[in-house]
Amino acid sequence: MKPVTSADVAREAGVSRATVSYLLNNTPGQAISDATRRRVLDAAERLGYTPNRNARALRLGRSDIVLFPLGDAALSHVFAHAINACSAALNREGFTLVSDATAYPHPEQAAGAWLRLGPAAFIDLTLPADHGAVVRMLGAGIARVSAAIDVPDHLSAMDIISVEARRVQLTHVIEQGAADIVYALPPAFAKSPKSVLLLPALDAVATDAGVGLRFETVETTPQAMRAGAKRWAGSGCDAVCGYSDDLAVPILTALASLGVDVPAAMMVSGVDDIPAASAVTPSLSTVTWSVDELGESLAAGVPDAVLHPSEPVRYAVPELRVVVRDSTDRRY
Amino acid sequence: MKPVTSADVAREAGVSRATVSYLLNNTPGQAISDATRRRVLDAAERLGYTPNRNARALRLGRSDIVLFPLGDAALSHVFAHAINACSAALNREGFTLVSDATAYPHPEQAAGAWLRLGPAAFIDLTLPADHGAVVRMLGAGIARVSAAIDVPDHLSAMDIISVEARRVQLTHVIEQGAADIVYALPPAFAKSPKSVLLLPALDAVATDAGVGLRFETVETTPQAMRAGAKRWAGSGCDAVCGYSDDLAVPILTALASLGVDVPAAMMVSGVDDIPAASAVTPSLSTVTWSVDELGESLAAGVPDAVLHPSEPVRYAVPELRVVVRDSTDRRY
DNA sequence: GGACCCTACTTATACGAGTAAGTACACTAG
DNA sequence: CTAGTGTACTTACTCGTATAAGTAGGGTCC
Repeated sequence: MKPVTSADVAREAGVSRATVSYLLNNTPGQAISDATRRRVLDAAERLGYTPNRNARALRLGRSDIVLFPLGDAALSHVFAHAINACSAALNREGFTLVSDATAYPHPEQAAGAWLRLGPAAFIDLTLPADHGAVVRMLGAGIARVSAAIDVPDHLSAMDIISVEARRVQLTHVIEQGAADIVYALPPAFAKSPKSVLLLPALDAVATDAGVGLRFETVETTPQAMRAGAKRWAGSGCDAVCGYSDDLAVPILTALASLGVDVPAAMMVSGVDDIPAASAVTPSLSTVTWSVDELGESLAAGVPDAVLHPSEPVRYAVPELRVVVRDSTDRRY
Repeated sequence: MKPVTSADVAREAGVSRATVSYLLNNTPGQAISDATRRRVLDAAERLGYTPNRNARALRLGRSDIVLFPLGDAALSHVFAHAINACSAALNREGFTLVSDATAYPHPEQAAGAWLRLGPAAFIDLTLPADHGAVVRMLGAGIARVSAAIDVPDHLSAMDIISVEARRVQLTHVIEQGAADIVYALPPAFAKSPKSVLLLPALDAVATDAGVGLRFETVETTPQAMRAGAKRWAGSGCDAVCGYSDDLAVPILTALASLGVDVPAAMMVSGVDDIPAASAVTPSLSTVTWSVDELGESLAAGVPDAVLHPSEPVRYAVPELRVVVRDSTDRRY
């Protein structure tokens, strides 16, 4: 059962291979009669012809692969779904998404691996603009699809969005009446370069609103969570924001075990909207974005970018949304 | 900056293209002098030659793409990480992992999409053996890498593992002394074909052990969780197993809000080991498998499978592991 | 009635690799 | 001295596609 080639279709339809190719690709400037068109399309259909992607890529000098470097965003719950949505959307356009979560020790290694893959385009969301691989890929004519937001050189769009999500989160609890807030961070965060961006940004929000804010790093064990919760409850603070739902849900349970009333005595919020967030008692307020919208949005720019690799193509980043649930709802 | 081809290397080294190709591919039965070998390798290195994957794939009739159909397993937390591990492992071997989480309405559509992709191999974990796409891919000479476990025709290996995980989960709470157990299922599960496999399997475990077991479907809202928890606590049951951690964590919080002592009065366990599981109060016992091991294991079989597509290649499924935490530990 | 253009194609080449088959030379066996 | 056997290559073709350049026939224009 050899695969069907365009030559087979041409023979079946009684035309040359060129005609088949022109027809199926809708090449502009080619005149093809209706009768021939029908014969060819018919033959293609009957034989079940699908173009060989490798031959096509070889000829065109570019593949139909779209690269999505994930960086450490791969760990996030929203992200996994967005990738799936993006992949499906790209499939519909005839592209193939290859996402790469490999942690390359050196940018040069990433560049090597990605150039070898030879994608038609790459999605720039988790890469700093001055990443060596970005420069080399652009140099190799690989189209970039990047977020429609301004990003400082040494940061990625994801970094910016990530900070923005926490700003939205903090703003929400302040609007709900919090006046003395603890922001809980996971241990891994302390070493992350993002911290230099996040902490001042949140401080600014708190200062503008005239509320108290302090940061605390919490180990992800029940003991550490309970110790933290006890401290916070005793210190008169009235809201705790978790860096993510993975932190906020444990905090919620620690507070419950101490008999602290959430949200009356202490509000809690997270970021990511993990599945458990909507079902825990009390349900957890969080910040998220539409994963489908994100996936579609990422995919939407790709066809244009591939056709005109030199022109920058940007995708809209879906708006961050507060999901208000019981844990920050004082009417609860 | 045109990409470097093997012709460039040949010219630089002063030999023919064929020599370069034979040399770089270690083609058996070809004699090449040490002097030439060094000249060619040197030239390749100096020019930074990397073979064009599309040309190679066209010539060989197979790509270096490995397809991983995800099915609904994509939703699982362990899985997302395993994919990343597998992708990294395959990269090291020169393969490219393409995972597809698209929900195809019809098997024929999946088959079409996957054949068009033309992978060298596919990883069979979430596909039922009688899936139309499997048959067509095998027919097209695409190598299958499948789990080293026996699987009935209309089920996937993942289905079996999924049931096994719950069996391990149930066995664990029985060993911990549970005598009257509720098994909580998410609403989506009721419609799933897996239910016909899971329920009898768990019933058998309970009957063998002489303990009581009943199944309950729980909506993923705090209200439903609390209503369920109240019912269970009132009915004298002493353990509740959640179909997954996403269900078990909310159950834990619902029990806490009712003042039910976990694990003393009621044990709780889940499956998946989501990040929050280890940090909630009390920490949640769960069942998981080593994601790195799984990823490596999946990847390990691929090179062999690609070289000998007709011989079946099987990968070892890592053992399921109970992560014993406070929520089932009576000494707690 | 030739120049010119339009339609509807076909012919021929290129993309970059892998590989069967051929060649040229050196060495050995008989 | 010739046939045979390695060694160390090269030549020539192939994979399936896209597309520039060519062609054949009919119609229009002056």
